[in-house]
Amino acid sequence: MAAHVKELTNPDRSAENLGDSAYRQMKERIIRGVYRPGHKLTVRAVAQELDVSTTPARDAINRLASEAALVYAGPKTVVVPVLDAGALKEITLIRLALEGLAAQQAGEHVVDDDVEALRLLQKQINSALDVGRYADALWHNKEFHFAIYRLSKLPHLVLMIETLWLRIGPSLHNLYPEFAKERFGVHNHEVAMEALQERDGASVRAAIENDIRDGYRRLKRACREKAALPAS
Amino acid sequence: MAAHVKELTNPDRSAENLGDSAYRQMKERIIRGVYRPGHKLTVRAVAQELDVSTTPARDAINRLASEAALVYAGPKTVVVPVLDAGALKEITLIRLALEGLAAQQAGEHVVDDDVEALRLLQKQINSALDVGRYADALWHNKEFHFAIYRLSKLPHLVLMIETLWLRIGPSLHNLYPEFAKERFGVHNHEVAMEALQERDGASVRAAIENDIRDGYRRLKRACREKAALPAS
DNA sequence: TTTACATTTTTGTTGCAACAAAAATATCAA
DNA sequence: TTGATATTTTTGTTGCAACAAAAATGTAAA
Repeated sequence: MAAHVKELTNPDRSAENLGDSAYRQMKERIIRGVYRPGHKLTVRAVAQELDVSTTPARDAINRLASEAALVYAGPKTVVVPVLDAGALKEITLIRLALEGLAAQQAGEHVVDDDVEALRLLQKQINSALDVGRYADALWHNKEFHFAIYRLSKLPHLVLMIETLWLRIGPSLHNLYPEFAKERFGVHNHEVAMEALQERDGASVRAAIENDIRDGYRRLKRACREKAALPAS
Repeated sequence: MAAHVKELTNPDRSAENLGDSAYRQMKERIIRGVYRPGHKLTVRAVAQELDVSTTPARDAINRLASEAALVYAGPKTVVVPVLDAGALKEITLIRLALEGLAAQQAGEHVVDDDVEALRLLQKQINSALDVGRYADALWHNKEFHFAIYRLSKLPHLVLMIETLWLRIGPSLHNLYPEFAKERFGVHNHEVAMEALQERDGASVRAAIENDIRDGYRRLKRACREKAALPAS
């Protein structure tokens, strides 16, 4: 139950209860794209999958639902969200506001070592794209973004951004690899790193906002081409 | 358990489970300032207070904690948050980003009737201030702000803003009535309404941002004068 | 084949008791 | 009085069974 406060400081997984553990594992699965949009989740199924009783499983599902990482399709049915055009647009607007803020603040706190770490992450993205491991590319892309956002030194902001990524994660994976093949964001990432090097918060924000907008456009196009069909 | 999805549409309270009900009641109490910053909440105490068993009480507390409306003071102790200067500053930054966005979008969807409704709300704020009912003034102030934010037609955004108000609510009430006596925000509210009348989103945003910044300055000053002492 | 209805199964909810761990309290030495 | 230590009490967690409600399935009529 103390997972939230722990996320604000250090991921101390030693004294974690089963509900926290279930929540973390389900979150990981959702972000990794294990469940497709529309997938139905039941308390007993999750309990069996994670080998815990119904109580922690219910805790995890409730918490994910309250964060809108899962949504209600009926009074007794929670599913992985299927984003429609309106919801995608709204989340993008919020992402621009929050991730733009985090990017700008990152420019105020960044040191050279941070930029070096980011260059390493970008290399991992590029390598993954080279060999066609798109799921890995997506994962490293997430790490790159959050490495920047954490530089803002605004932990509450980072957590709020995480919930947004949790909402779009499944739809993102559902559109892969068509979406990733275009080498998304490589240019924007380079610009962001240069701006960070120069401690230019406004330019970091602009680069991240561009990245988000590019992703939004590609996602919308991919949605039109391959209408996101709910998994049975 | 379906409270979240219901909040996105209509407050249909007919088919609501005990966990939702407990969550809603506790939220109301926190916003209304029933509990002071530092107040400790236990599962059994909440259960008794709301006349339900421990399960729904635990649900409500867990959910509020995951939204940071309650925080952990120890592995087994959740308390109403005591905001320090750093947290207040961070939340204000996030509020500026999100409420600024909502205010701007409100300018795109507002109709004349909406402005009329806002004028009524402002009159209620003024009346409450006139007769010294500061808690009521605070409540109507909240209604005024959210009436604007709802005009954005971005329900997810409105919910995220609500969680932010939930975090600062207790500290706000703790500093009353010193804080309210200054007739906060009256001017900013007038400007916001004029801008809405003219469908000028950018100016609505500016007015709301000013209101938030003014509130932040007053809150910080009030904090210095009367150091927020945790209730025993 | 489709639609409407009845039946069966699945599912979330709720309360509770036992347990372990943490917090509060009492005790005592310095 | 203060500080550390031992004791007692409080507290969150976990699993589970019973229940009601919803979802899935089956059935039959058009």
